[in-house]
Amino acid sequence: MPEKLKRVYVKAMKMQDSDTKLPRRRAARRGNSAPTIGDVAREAGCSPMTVSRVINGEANVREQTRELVLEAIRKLNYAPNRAARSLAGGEQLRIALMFDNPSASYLSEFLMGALEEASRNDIHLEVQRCESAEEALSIMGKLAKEGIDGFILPSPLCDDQKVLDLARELDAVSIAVGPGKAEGLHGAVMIDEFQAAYDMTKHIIDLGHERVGFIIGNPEQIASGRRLNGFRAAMLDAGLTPDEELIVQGRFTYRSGMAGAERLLSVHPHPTAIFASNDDMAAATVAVAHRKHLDVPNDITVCGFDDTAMASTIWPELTTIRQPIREMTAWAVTAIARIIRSKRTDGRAKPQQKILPYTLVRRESDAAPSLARGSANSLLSDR
Amino acid sequence: MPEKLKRVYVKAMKMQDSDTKLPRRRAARRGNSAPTIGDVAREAGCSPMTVSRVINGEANVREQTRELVLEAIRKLNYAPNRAARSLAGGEQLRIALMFDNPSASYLSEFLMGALEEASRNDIHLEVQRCESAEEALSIMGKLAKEGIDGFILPSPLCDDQKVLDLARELDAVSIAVGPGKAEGLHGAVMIDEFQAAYDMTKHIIDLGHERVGFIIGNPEQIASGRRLNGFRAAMLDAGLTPDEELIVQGRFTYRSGMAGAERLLSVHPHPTAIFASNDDMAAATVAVAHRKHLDVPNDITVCGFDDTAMASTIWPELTTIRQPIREMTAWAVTAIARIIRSKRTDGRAKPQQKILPYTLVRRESDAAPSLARGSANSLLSDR
DNA sequence: GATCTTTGTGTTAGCGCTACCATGATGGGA
DNA sequence: TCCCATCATGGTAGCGCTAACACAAAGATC
Repeated sequence: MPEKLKRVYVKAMKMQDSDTKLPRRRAARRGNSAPTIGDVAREAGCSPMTVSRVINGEANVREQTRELVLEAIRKLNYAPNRAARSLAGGEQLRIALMFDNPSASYLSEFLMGALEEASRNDIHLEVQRCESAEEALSIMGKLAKEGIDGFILPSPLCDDQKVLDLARELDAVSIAVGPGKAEGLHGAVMIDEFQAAYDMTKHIIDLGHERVGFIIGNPEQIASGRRLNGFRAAMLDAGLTPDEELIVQGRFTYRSGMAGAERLLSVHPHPTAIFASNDDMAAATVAVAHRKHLDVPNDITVCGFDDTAMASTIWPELTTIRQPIREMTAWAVTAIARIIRSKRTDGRAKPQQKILPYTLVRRESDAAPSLARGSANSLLSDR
Repeated sequence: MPEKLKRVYVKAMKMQDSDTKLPRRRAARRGNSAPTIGDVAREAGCSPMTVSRVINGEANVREQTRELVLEAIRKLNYAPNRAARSLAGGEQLRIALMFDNPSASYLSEFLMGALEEASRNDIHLEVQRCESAEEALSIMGKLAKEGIDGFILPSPLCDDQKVLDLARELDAVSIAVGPGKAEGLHGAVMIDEFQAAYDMTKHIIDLGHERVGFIIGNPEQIASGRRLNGFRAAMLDAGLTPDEELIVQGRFTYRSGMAGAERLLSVHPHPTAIFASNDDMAAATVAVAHRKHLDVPNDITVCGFDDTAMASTIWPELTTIRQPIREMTAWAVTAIARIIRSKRTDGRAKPQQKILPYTLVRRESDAAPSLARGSANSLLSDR
């Protein structure tokens, strides 16, 4: 007897309605606008709950009712309110963006990517600056206790074993941005550091350089080794044997770059090109070269890596490798969201990994070697 | 008999309700964490309403209470739930963050301040990079047409007359970050540039320097003039007459800093200290000094302004003036929100202005002048 | 036929926050 | 002294939606 039922129901609804129960709809609070789920329910002659079920594609709704609701939705041009939805659903992911990166321009790109993506997906991002790996550990612990859903760990944090261990233990989802031993994590985004260094080296070789110096990055960061390997491979592929005297250790800092450049430039004959593993060290190399009255790029080519602000601030501006940092972070955010959701649904989710393309940015610090190659320092004045 | 049933049911519910009142918080719905406004209220010993008022920067909250609440917020690391906010509050503000600043480290601080504050207040921030004032104009026009609520204009945009004129015309709320002719705008945040330059100059003088060089910033930016005036005033107050030969024009770029330093260091005898109007130019000065085999700080003191990343990247690290950029932008964001709200309430809102405190950060690029003062270049090797 | 299940739907109670009004203190001004 | 502004704060009632349960009706099981 669906007939009768229906009638009774409708009547009840009406009574309730006229009972004033909900006499006014949408008071002063919200001037106007946007039909609500209640409007649809009224239109379709059912309860808001049923409408909700239809919207969310749940089972257990009679086909006929569903049609009615869909019809009403179409008629009112209804669209669910996102805010209300996530409020009621209790969703809202919270993910923490940890960073411990000295390079500020890296940071700004990093932030832009993450924040944009987060706001698009209604994810709450907590930006946490930490001075050291130890501080990172304690912050992560605290956040985990507060129930954070995920961590984004840019290099060099994702190079630190203790940080990785902790990330693995916590039941938040962690994604590394930059190369790292991401095995235990839920994923990582990075560029192909090896290939990028290979390309840069090849670029230098193609310019005509044969004696190419290399300043290695901080040995504790995975990227350092990969960049070095890329350099070596490119040299070998070009039939050049890397001169071990021309490969010096650095630590990614300006200071270490100075020391490295100092060593490289006191070799006789000095290299005609120096590829530093990051821009800070490249900038330091330029400074040292200038101090020795070597013109960059005419007397010596200097290339960096990362395309930080420094690369385009100093003079001459550095030829370097640009990482799509913004896209990388954006990917990390969506990946976390995706993993968390699928974790909630079917328990586990397999790790994700992504390699994004880099760009070789050519500026003013590279040139073909001068003809008087390998000879003593030029005595030309600056500029 | 739905009637009867209903009644019974309701009664049952009521009993249950009064039984438990509100001892438990956060039922199964939201298993996890994230402090709510209620938690903050409990922590601060006041009502949620008061917390809400503090968060929204409303008036009529006693200073003491406000402190208490802020303290609680900090302690719990609370951040308002955006969904709830826009649900309850209705609208969502959209404000644009325009920037055209060559210095990227400025940018990252800038972004952090703005984004953090924006997400705290559920304001949608649109970050707009523009290459020139012209581009800024067209972007602003477009955004205004789309109905943006406000603009944040950092220096040097807020130095450009055309940009200011446009900002004044549009009915969005515009706030300048940094010194500028903010008259027509709705407000501005800045530091006391004059006093900061004065303090730095005094610091240099107190070190024992008498021949102090100065590199002026971009003449189109208001800050340049104020810094220069601060320098002049401090010199005069110390009984030193600024030597016009030791005051050279720069443009805030590294390149212009090199040229300026070059000129200053070719004066005989060269100044024993150089105060550059920003860090990029100071870094360039260090580079030039090194090229001339002058040790910094033993042969020459070099000071900068702004405390950008560069200041602490290069070697020696620069003594400089730190602006609380992050706080400045954060203030700008809340100010815009406040102004818009009060504009909606009582029609108009008077412009707001804020001067924030700066810090003189002493690092390694300053020292007392060497005894062999003013004489020829030292021939000591580097470092 | 009495008891479980299943199915389709309705009811209630919030999610976290803010608009709006109520209230209790203050502080003049009459 | 009383009254009425003016704070500073609290209480209440939703914003639009959904989780969790309630419960009729119809079938399935013993």
